[in-house]
Amino acid sequence: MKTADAPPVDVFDATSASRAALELVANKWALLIVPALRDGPLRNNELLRRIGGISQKMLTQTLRDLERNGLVLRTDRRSVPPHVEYALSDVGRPLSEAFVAVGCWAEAHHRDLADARKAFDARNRG
Amino acid sequence: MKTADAPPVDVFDATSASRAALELVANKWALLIVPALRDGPLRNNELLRRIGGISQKMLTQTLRDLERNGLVLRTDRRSVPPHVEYALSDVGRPLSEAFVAVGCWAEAHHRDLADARKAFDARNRG
DNA sequence: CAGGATCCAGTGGGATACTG
DNA sequence: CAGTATCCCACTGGATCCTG
Repeated sequence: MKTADAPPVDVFDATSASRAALELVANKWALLIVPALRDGPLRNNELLRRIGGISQKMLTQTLRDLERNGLVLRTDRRSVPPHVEYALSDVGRPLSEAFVAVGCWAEAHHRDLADARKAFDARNRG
Repeated sequence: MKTADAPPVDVFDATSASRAALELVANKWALLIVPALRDGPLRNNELLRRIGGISQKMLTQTLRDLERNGLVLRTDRRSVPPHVEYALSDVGRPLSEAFVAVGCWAEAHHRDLADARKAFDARNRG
């Protein structure tokens, strides 16, 4: 044992189901939507406002994909005006924990990245 | 406090540096390459073999991007035949931990996803 | 071995307009 | 409010060939 217990291996196989699962969530919108739902269900408009830069199209599209694969539960209150809530399922929740960690990493290191980029670009000019 | 201590918020701002950092790593190849390097440095060909389905082009391109932003360190042994090694930096390593967790989630739940998909597709036909 | 260069099909994703 | 539908372009990324 090195650091964690069970290292993933199957995801490295391009034809495996676990690789397909990984590719499903390996995009920036999923990486933002899933953590956004961690503190409780949110409505369409709430997600639109919380996640800066996302379009209605991509929100719906990603949400549908996540719902189809059972990561997100969609609840239609069937009222007027419409009221639809999106919540994490028991399958989606553990993923949100991992994604929150990614978000924290970004918050913690974005300055390091900027510095490295400047150094790299300077090196590759002189 | 709910589950973790510091929830990321800045990543939700489309213009923030942390969002840019997140978008840098929010793609499937980064999500595979970074964890692949967790057990020690690897060479170009070793990565090509380990990560099924990746092309030489995407490997080089993603590696360059990660190197430029300081997540990956490139070491050229300057020998004949060529010998180049890629390793995680101190900035990249914590990210690899989070990404390994994502991989583990995929390994653990890919069957759930397949089941949910079947149910969803059946529901949306009848 | 490690890669750069080029060509090109596929698609991710924005803008806009419409609906129940 | 919570979507759907259409147009359309920029970029992703594979295939192929070439180099030190």
